[in-house]
Amino acid sequence: MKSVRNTTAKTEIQELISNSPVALSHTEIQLATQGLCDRVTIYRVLERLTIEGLIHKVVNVDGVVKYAGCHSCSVKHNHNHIHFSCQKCKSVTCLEDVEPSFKLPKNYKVSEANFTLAGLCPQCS
Amino acid sequence: MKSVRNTTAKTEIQELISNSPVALSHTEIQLATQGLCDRVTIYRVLERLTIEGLIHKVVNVDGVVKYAGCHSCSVKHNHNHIHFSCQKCKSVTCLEDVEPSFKLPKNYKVSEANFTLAGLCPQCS
DNA sequence: CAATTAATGCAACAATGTTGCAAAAGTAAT
DNA sequence: ATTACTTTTGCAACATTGTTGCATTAATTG
Repeated sequence: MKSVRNTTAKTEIQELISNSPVALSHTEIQLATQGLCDRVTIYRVLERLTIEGLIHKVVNVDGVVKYAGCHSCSVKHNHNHIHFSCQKCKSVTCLEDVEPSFKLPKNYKVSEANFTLAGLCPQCS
Repeated sequence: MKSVRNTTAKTEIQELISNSPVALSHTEIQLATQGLCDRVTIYRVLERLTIEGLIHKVVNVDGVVKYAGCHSCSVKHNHNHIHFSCQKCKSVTCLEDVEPSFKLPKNYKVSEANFTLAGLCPQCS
């Protein structure tokens, strides 16, 4: 049977993301871990953590892929909250408590929602 | 004074985007125009068209940057409608008539909203 | 501690986006 | 139509981001 192994790289990267108030990109993680592991390993760890449901992927307004920790996901795996993408410092924050609403259209089957607001975060405004 | 010039590349790319029911990526535009102009020119044309407000940039759930025509923007430049990103055919459609609502949080200054729903579009479901 | 196999590192590649500069092409005035 | 001016283009070269194959390393299980 296939099993999951807890490696240094995986543990460190998960903690880094979980402790961060903002979502982190691959590049940011690479800089923050400084030689902890190979660039490719980071990609693979991020992929695994996402599959395991420990982190989730967010895309900022510029199209940069970032990763954020799953906080309330143990209860209910729901990422349909709003993400705030700062145009100045490029930070991405999860606004967990803000739930958007919309009236569903015609015959589209929605399985995932990505709501991103762009502007200035509290630190930059 | 700096002025704007209408070139073949610009005109063709704008028409391609405007006539498309879905948002197009740089790669898709390149394939559709087949040797109309250089790859770099497409990037630059897209940049100019965006600045001029003739098209707008959308990012799909995978982080792929796409461009869509601005239809009702002559009246009121507003891109705060929902974009639908199909997980199967990767198409991105603007659902112009669907306006999302959300209760604004604390001290964030919002200047742009990007709402993307992912799932299956009518053609794929 | 030995066996198994998941995870890593490395190298090489692919895709996407950016920049500088000389050549080409629009535009307006003559 | 020709000229002068400046935008736009093509090319080459580079930067960044993400992917894949394969041999090696290391985490877990018994």
